[in-house]
Amino acid sequence: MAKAKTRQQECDLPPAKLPDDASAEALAGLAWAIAHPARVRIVRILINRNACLCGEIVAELPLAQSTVSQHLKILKESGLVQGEIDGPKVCYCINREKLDELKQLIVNL
Amino acid sequence: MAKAKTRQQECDLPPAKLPDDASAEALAGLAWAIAHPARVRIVRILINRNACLCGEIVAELPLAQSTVSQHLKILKESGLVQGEIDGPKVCYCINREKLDELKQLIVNL
DNA sequence: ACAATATATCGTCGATCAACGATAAATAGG
DNA sequence: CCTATTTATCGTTGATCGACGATATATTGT
Repeated sequence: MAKAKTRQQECDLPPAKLPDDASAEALAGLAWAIAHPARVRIVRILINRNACLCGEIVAELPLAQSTVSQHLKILKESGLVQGEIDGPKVCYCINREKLDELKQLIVNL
Repeated sequence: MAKAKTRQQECDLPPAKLPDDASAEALAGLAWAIAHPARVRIVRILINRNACLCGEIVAELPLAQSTVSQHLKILKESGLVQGEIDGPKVCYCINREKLDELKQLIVNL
């Protein structure tokens, strides 16, 4: 929720608000989303399968279901992953646009 | 650690050590290095100037010198940045190979 | 040797992460 | 309605982050 704004205080000294700032925050946010091996693996699973239930991801990782759910929440907050409710299940998939945005930000570093 | 052994535990014969594992850790580590706006900005400064003293970086960021030094340490540990001692100063520069490695890992996601 | 400069390190503090088990919430099916 | 299934959330615990000021370290120049 309050992830994007707690990155830095930003209270003082706004003399020069470079365009870098927003871009740096965007890249840092997306990088942070995949800054954990479990989340990298989740992203890869979703890329390869195009869609996946939470339970399938849990089955592929050596983590508790609640932990995986936490990682999925983080990935959703970053925008890299979308979850579509389908009955009692949730179908997760990659947000290709966000993924491309991440790739662009990295390549243009 | 404790993977639930439901009805299909037969599937753990030779999946063995997926290349994903090491790769996921590598990507997560590099992503984490730039998972902070200040570090993204430092990396960008070093890319643009090709080399830079710590003091110059401090001058461009709204952070204390000790904090910048900490971020530089993290970037050095990731391998993305190298520091060359030059008298009482330290000349920082980007490690292009590591940067390319990061780009490859992202693009090949 | 001494002073000045440039970085690194230390110690601290509040905030956040990562992991888990337990439990709640939502829905499909009998 | 009740139950089973699937996922999310809560509460806790230990570890780490991010920030700072103060201090230590290293080197240059006088």
